[in-house]
Amino acid sequence: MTKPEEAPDNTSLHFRVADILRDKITYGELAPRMRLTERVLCEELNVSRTPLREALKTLASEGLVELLQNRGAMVTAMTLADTAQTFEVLSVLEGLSGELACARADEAAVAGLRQLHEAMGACYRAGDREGYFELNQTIHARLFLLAGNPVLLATHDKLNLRLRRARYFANVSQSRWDSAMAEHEQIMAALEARNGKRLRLLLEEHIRNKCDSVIAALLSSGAIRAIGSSAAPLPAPKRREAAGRSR
Amino acid sequence: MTKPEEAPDNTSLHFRVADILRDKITYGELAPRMRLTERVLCEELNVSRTPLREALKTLASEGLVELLQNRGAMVTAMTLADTAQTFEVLSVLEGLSGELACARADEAAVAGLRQLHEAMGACYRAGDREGYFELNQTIHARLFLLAGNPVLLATHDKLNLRLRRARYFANVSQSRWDSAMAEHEQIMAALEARNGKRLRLLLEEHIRNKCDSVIAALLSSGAIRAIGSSAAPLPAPKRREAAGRSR
DNA sequence: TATTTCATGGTTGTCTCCAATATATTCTGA
DNA sequence: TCAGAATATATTGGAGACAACCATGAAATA
Repeated sequence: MTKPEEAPDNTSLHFRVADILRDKITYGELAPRMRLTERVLCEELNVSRTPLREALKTLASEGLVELLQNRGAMVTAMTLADTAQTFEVLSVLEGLSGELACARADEAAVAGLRQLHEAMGACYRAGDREGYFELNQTIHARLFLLAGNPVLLATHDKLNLRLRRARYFANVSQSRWDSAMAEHEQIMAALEARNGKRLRLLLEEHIRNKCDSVIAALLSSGAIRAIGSSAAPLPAPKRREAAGRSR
Repeated sequence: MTKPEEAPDNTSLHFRVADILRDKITYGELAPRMRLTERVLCEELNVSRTPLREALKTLASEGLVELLQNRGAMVTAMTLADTAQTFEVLSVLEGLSGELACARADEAAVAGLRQLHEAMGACYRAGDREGYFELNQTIHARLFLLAGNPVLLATHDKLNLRLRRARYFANVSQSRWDSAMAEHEQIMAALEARNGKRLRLLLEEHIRNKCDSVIAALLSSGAIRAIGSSAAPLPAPKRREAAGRSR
């Protein structure tokens, strides 16, 4: 009865399946290190094996699942090391986006960002975490758009996807929120001053700080293993009584 | 029944098929904008549709082919804009690899790089383009390894894959070769001095210069369309709306 | 000439086989 | 009792047939 999200887009099925699985992984419905068996997913999503397998291949090349030889797929483990390393790469991408945006954005675009920034400041002062988070995402995404480099955008999006999981589990502290807001003030100022080099450094530092805070939050919440050790046992195979399998 | 490449690796077939197609795209056997029909490829590679389709999905998410709605796959066009944008991203990744390697590589590794560098210098003085190219690749790859960030390495490799095509078609000028060698001298010096910031800047500049020379070579050889214009049979499909936020 | 209709080839999705492999279970011998 | 071998079972990998759908271009019509 559960069609794949009831989305009769003209997009192909394997694409929609990949989308659904991406979300399930991001929001923890498919937990890290969980084994994905084709038959179960097929029944759950109500699709046949072919598009499902194609979707899994896509997700594998995106780094969201790992393909095991003759053992199917497993949701990629979210290790501390991996998170930190992804942030490390992300920081230079973010820096580049700032520098390029500085050089390429027109005045109207900068003014638009200022507006978003002010709105975000209002959320901050009102203690509206939800709204702040949303606008924060929008601002960073807008910078990547203004950078005018689709390759940069795509690269960032793909890496960011893997961090969405971590960000979803992490709840940043109040003190980090304070300093993040302050950093955004400086970021806006650098952009308006068209100081590309400075904006780049600010953004890199901003992401590094965000990395630290996310990792701290993950560690304290216990949502992540401190070290990427694979001491995690695979989920015990659920006892399945094959009804009436005559032989 | 002949296997595709008589390579009975323990890797799955879709993986090997993706590898083969990657190479064919890199070396122009499958030209940019060429339509890929499943039936033809199946016969050519002597595989069935299942692994082929899975491989195509993988290549699509790597940006080497584009999937068209109900019209199969097409080798991604190699436009000037795309090449320049990819180099733009690559330069900051390369810079990051240098900075990290500076901080994390031990003395033995640096000495090893010095050896490679000297060997490359010998090739340069001997006019051995082939050997130079090979060692140059090795040195840059080694830097990424020493950076100790697998995410960075994977991201770089994926982007670099798309440029291998351009590099293959481009033949750099002698003057560019001269300055590239000089830049490598500085790069080695900065690494040995453990000057991470400087190494980062040098590498970024190095890649920017390489970009300019590759593009110049491509333009003069006529192997690439000057502008990403689609005077080609198919309509340009990738156009992201600027302001509209959704997703 | 412009528009509509229609035939065709290719892709997409589903299904059914079968082989190869990994995992679980039972059996055997010390 | 327990380790290791042998067997059984489940799952993935791959091949191929089939139907449905879509894009495209040619033919027919106004």
